[in-house]
Amino acid sequence: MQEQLNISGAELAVLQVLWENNRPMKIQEICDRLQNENWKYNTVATFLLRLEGKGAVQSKKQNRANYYIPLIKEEVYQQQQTKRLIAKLYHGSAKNLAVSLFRSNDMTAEDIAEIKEMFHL
Amino acid sequence: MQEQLNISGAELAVLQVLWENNRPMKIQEICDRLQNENWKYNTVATFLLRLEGKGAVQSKKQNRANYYIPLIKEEVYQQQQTKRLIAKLYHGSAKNLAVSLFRSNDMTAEDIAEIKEMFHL
DNA sequence: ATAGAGCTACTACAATTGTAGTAAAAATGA
DNA sequence: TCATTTTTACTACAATTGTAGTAGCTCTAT
Repeated sequence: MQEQLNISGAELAVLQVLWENNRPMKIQEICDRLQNENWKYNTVATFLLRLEGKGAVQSKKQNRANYYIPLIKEEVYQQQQTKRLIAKLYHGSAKNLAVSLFRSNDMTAEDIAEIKEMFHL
Repeated sequence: MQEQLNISGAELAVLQVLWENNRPMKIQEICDRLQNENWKYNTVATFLLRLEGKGAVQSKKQNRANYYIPLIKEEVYQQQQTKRLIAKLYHGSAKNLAVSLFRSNDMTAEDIAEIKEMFHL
């Protein structure tokens, strides 16, 4: 288990582009995938530098450009953050979160059926 | 539905004391419940001021002391933050989070049995 | 009345985060 | 070769967050 990384909201958005595309990407490419955020090139570059400083991504220089890849896997980070949420907001009880999820009506009947089948409930 | 509050980690710890005790509390009392955090009186006072600025708590002066009460309910905040986690890390799918929870082995067989019964699964 | 205790109000300061600007090197096109 | 474009490296700056310190007011006990 990797040690807990502290990734900020903006940094996470950048990291997610890397996760989604699953290949080394240069800053300009990442920028293009982040049009909704409307960040300047240098803004994205800063986030990548910070992510690298935190050990969340790695860069390799190809010709003149830096290509970035994630060093942490999406699933691992999901689990880490979910655990953190449970610890901080659900008194450490994963069950509490599960109950809250089922109560929240954010899942359709099909979602639930699917889960039942997946886990033989 | 209340608008999204942005509460920091330390502020949340303070807010939780108010949730747990369920009555107006003065700073010193809150401090006493936060011994594990080992914060100075004034540190806690600052967090309460900030929480009040954000509209998360309200203070009433009784004699010379301020008594604080939460303005947001724990359940509401839990749901808000859970939704935020789902949006940011689970591609907006509550089901994905649920699946991840069942996979994580953070729930015992009894937990799961209990959930099945609660929701007639 | 006065000295300490309790409590608030205000101020402080470094680290992190959001958001870039500028300088400089390297490639490219005319 | 010389201006333009790409791309990086470095710097900047305000807002938020963690973590208090100080000054000053009001009780209370002498």
